[in-house]
Amino acid sequence: MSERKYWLMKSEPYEFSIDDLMSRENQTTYWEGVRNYQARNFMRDQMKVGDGVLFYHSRVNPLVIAGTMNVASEPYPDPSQFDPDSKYFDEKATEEKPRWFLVDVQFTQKFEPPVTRDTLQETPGLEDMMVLRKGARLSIQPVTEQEWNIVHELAGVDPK
DNA sequence: GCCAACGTTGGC
DNA sequence: GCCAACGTTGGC
Repeated sequence: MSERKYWLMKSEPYEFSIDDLMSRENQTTYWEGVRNYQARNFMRDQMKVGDGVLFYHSRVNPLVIAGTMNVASEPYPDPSQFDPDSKYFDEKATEEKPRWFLVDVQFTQKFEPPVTRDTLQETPGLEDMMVLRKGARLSIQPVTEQEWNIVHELAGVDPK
């Protein structure tokens, strides 16, 4: 019985938002397009089914945590790396030696209203949150259980 | 839309 | 294997 871990995953909502996730079949999607090794390694090596994920909307105003998801699959190769028509195509990746991995994620809850970055920044206990650090570009980040709980308090809902 | 910070690439 | 050049990210 392994301990549940917590994560934050970023998406530009005009590309893929929490509403898009909610409208998918089973409210589940594959988190395609990660092309950063550190972020890939988190998905490939550390994520477990059932882990909690904060859904962060980046490059938009206001910047928010829009809600939460659960890791819903084991890691597997990102199909888009093999697809020449995909913007995520990687000519150096092969089916035998895939370079990029992903997991499925399933919608858990939407924060109404969402928790803004401004709120996160002024909340005690979140000082070390990676997403708040200047220049933090990593699109998948670990979150502590304490941070997970505080964010849910700010959202006014119970953690699930 | 700008641009600083960051990650990756590739010549040497 | 260093590091300059380049491309990308993401807050503002």
